[in-house]
Amino acid sequence: MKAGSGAPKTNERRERVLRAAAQLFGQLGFDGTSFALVAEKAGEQKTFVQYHFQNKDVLWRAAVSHVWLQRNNALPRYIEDISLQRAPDDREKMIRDLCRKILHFTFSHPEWVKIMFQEASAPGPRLDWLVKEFIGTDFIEGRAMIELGQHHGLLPKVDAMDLLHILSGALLYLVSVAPITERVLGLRPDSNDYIDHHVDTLTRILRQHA
Amino acid sequence: MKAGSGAPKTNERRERVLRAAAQLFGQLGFDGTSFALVAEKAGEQKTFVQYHFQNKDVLWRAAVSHVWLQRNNALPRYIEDISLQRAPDDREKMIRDLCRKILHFTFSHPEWVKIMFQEASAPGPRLDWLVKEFIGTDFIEGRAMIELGQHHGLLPKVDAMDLLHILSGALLYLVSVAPITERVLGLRPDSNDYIDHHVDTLTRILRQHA
DNA sequence: ATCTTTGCTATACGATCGTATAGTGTTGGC
DNA sequence: GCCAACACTATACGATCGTATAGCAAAGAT
Repeated sequence: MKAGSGAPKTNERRERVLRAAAQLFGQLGFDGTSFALVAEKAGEQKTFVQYHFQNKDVLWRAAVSHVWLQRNNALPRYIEDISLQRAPDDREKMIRDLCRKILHFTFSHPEWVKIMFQEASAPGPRLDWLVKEFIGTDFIEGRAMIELGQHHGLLPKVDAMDLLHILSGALLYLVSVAPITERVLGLRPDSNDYIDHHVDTLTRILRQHA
Repeated sequence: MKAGSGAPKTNERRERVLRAAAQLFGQLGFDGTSFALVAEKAGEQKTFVQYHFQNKDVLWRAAVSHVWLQRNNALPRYIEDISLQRAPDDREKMIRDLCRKILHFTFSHPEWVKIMFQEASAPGPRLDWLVKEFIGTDFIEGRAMIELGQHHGLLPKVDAMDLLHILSGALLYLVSVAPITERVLGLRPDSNDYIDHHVDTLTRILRQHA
C-alpha cells in the first residue's frame, strides 16, 4: 500500500502459479490436479503455492477468476465492434472476423473452455460458483449478441438461445476435439487455414437471412 | 469353456464395475479416478476390481471398450435407416429423428462424450489408443454419413468434414453444457420438449438445399 | 484322496495426497 | 537497536493413492 516501489517479483510469481494451475485444472480436472504438480509446472515450491492460496478450493477459484478476467478483457472488444459498423454489406465479413477471433483466442487460451467442461462433467458446488460468478453473465450477453445479429439480418431468425448453443458448439467443439482431429486427419485445426475454412463453412450455412 | 452352466454372477459383477468405472473416468478423468472410488460406486471391494483389471490402464481400456461397444450397438441402426428411406419428402423428418435419437442416447449414456473430452483435454498415449481403436472409425463413418445426406439433398453442400464438426458440436455441446444450461435457464435440456425444440431449430438452419 | 488350479480377499508397502505448524530471514516502525 | 510484522520455507502428519503379495475356500484333475 506504500509508495511506488511496488511488488515487482511476487506478483509475477503468483501469476505464473495461476497460469500453471489454470492449465492443469483444465487438463486434469480438480481432483487430478495437485499442489505439487502446480508448483512444479510453475517452477515454484509447493509451500509457496500453499502460502498464497490457502487450500485447493482457493487456488481453483483464483485460477478460474484469472482466466475469466483475461478472457473478458480480450473478447468483448470484438463484440462491441459489431454494433458500430458503418459499411452496408461487409457486416458479414465482420461476423466472420468475430468467429475467427474467438477461435484464435480460444485456441491459444483454451483454459476457460476446458475448465467449463471439466466442471460441467461432474456438477457440484464448484460449478454452482462458476455459473453464478461468470457463466451466467456469459449466457445473457451471448444471447443479446445473437439477437443483435438477428436484428441486423446477419443471423437466421430462430430461437436465440438455441442458436447461441449451436454456434458456441460449432466453435468450441472444434477446439475441444482439436487433438483428435489432428490425429485423424493430420491437419492442425489451430492453423489459420483450417480456422478460415471452418468459419467460411459456418457462415455459408448461416447465410439465409429470413 | 464347459457346458451350459455358464458364469452367472461374476460377469454381472464385472459389468457393474465397468459401468462405475466409465462414469467416473468420464466425470473425474483418469487421474481423478481411483480403484477405491470405482469399487465403492460398483458396490464391490477394491481388490475385486484390481483382480479382474490388473492395473488402472487395463481398467480404463476395458471401461472405454465397454462404453463404445454399447454405443456402436445402439446408434448405427438409426443411421442405416436413413439410406433405405422410401417416402419422398419425410426424409427431413428422418434426419430430425436421427438427431433426436442421438441426443436421447447421449443424454442417457454421456460417458463416451465425457471420456472423449477428458482425454482430448490432455492428449497422451490414452488418446492415441482411443483414436486408433474407436474414434478414427467414427470420423470416417461420420463423414460418409454427411456425404450421404448431402447426396440426397438433405444437407447443404459444404465441406463434409466441417459440416460433421458443426453438427457434432451442435449436438454434443448441448449435452456437455446441460448442467450449466439447467442452472442458468431453469430448463432441463434432456427433456423431450427441449430436445425437440433444439433439433427443430437446427434443421431449420440446415434447410437450404443447394 | 490328494494335488493343482482358479476366483477372490486381506494385508502391506512406498509414494503422494491435502493440510498444519514451526521456523527463518527480511523489512519497516519506533 | 529492538521488535513486531511479513514473506516464504522446511518439516511433519494422517489419509489415500496404485500396486504387490500372501492366504483361503471351492472346483477339477488324476
